[in-house]
Formats: sequence, C-alpha cells, structure tokens
Amino acid sequence: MVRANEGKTRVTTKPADVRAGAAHVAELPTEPTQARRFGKTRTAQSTALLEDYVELISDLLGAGGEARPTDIARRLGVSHATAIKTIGRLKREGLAVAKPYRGVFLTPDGDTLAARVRSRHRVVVDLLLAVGVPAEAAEQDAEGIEHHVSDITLQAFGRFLRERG
Amino acid sequence: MVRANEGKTRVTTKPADVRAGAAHVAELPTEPTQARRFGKTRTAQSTALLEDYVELISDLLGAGGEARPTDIARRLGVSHATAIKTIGRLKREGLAVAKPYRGVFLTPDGDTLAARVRSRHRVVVDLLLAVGVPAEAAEQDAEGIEHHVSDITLQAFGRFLRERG
DNA sequence: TGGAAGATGTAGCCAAGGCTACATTCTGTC
DNA sequence: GACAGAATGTAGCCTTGGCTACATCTTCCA
Repeated sequence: MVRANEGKTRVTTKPADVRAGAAHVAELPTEPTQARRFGKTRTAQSTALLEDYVELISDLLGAGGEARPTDIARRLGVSHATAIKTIGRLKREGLAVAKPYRGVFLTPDGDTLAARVRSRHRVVVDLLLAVGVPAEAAEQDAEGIEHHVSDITLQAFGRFLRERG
Repeated sequence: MVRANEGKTRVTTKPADVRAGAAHVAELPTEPTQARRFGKTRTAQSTALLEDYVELISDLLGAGGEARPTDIARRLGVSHATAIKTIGRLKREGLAVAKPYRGVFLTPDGDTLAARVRSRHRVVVDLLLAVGVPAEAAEQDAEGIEHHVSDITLQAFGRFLRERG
C-alpha cells in the first residue's frame, strides 16, 4: 500500500472542469498543489514503520548488545510473527541482517538511519517541550509527528531551540 | 491493517527476561510504556485518511456546493476508483452520504469532524510558522503532523500562540 | 435527438501490516 | 543428556489503501 502512484503525474482526466456546473472548486488550489501535499503524507507512512524498527533495534543493541524478535515485538506491541515479518522487510531493504535464531543487527545503512531518526526524535521532543507541551504528551506525540517532519522543518526547529535556549 | 490488537494487553510472554542473557534491555523502559507509545502511532493512521477526505469534502462543499468523486480523487492524487472506495468507507462510518452519480455530502458527524480537523490544521500550521518554519514547508508538513497531535498538545500549541502573539 | 466524452461505479489484483495456529530450535536445569 | 518451556520461524487469513480495466450513467452539443 501507500504507493499512491508516486510521481507518475496521473491526471488521467486532463480537460476536467469543462462542464457547465464546474464553477465550484474555483477557490481551492487546483490539483497539483494539494495532490502533492497529501500524496507526501501517504508515502511517508511506508517508511515510518521501518524507522521505528531501526530505532528500536539500535536502542536494544546499544543497551545490551542483543535485539531479539520477541523483545522487538513486545516493545512495539505487535505479535512476534508480525515483528519477524517486518524484520524480513528490513533485510530486504538492506537495513538489517539476521541469521535464524541469532538476533537482529543493523547494516551501516541501518545505523545511519537509526542515528538520523534518533536525532530527529530528540529535536521534535525538545521543540514540543519548548512550546509548552507536557513531557508525557510530548514524548508520545513526537513518536507520530517525527515521521512527517521534513528536513527544512527540522532545521527550523533546531534554529528555534538554539535561539531561545 | 493498523489494528495492532488495540488494548488487548497481549503480553503473551509474561515471564520473559528470565533467561541468562537477559541482562540487556535493562536500561530501556519495559514493554507497556513503549508498546503503548508506538501502538498509538499505529492506530492513528487509520483515521488520518478519513480525516483528510472529510476535510477536503468540506472544503469542496463550502467552496462551490459540490463534492464529486473525481474532484476528490484528483485533489488527493489517487485514482477515482480509490476515492470511491474510501467514500464508501466514509459512508459505512457514518461520516458521509452519497447517492450514485449525485455527489458526496457530510453527515452532521462528518461536519463536526471536518470542523475539528480544519481548526487543528490551522493551529498546527500557525505553530510551525511561529517557530520559524517556512510557509511552504509548514503547510506541507502540517498535513502529516496534524493527525498525530493529541488534544493536550493542541492545547499547548494554542496557549503558546496566544502568549507570544 | 444522438452521440461522444467525461464522470461514476464495479471487479479483481497487489503489497503492507496485523493476527492466530502450528512447527521447529534453543537453552537452562535437573 | 534429556526435557520442558521459551523463543523463533512458517503458513494462511484478514483489512486497508492503491491500481487498472471494463461497464454504466449523464450531459452537452452538434
């Protein structure tokens, strides 16, 4: 899912709005703008899950040296079967390696992603705290928000945090 | 998807960490906390789509009085078939009504949701702008972020905006 | 008034992410 | 060294959200 025809431009119906009753929609921005806006939201979700897994695996490896499917599953609140399936996807995407019954490890790419995700998470939480969001809510919401923060926005967050200490 | 066994508490494996090599994970918060954290992110996504549709339908109805599947599809960057399928879901959930070939309309519930979503969207965009995010990025990122902003966080955003004009 | 063109609707297929049930492999302990 | 109990892995099924292809309306205009 999520693969909302990426950049295929689709617009199948070029000469739309030619109808008589097409006076409506005049005020709203015409397709491209909003389509891209929403489309982005959509595709972002496909990576969110992998980011969460990579971040968690990195945490587990850092904390004790082992990242086992069962631990991962419990932490993410899913069945171990689901975790194992997703770990398979992580492997397909070149983010992790795992030998049967031997735990999961990150590839260099996975490590890089984990570092990026973790740093982004910290910035988002800090920003939420800075604007007055209670700690618990900040931590919880950041989990969902972080996956939708673009680099530009992330930079702005960093600037804001630096400037007002 | 997305229905990550809601609140069924799963924890199937109660006496975990009893193994010898279980020294790891000691540092990380133990299951409940993080499981809930992530689980929330997960389920949030199920409603995000419907919120987008409802918001858009409301915009279209407000702008010109008609919300047609094709317009909706084009705005969201998906095929009309996909839009129609989702509109069907909207109907099942009691948020919209639609007679074949007659456009889509919102139920009172749908209207309420649309108003809430729109207001939340505005607050999120305003907050992003307030902390220095460029307008375009603010508008784009808000689209993804807004679905993960809890009421508590939203209130904090509003307070922040009021207090610093 | 007939068509053609565009809008709608339907059917069928795909991948992702969940789950349960069942099979297999480890591991710690007696 | 054998075994019970956990952890892993596999299979099969479900729903969501996408898409394409094809079938039907509707509408507008010649």
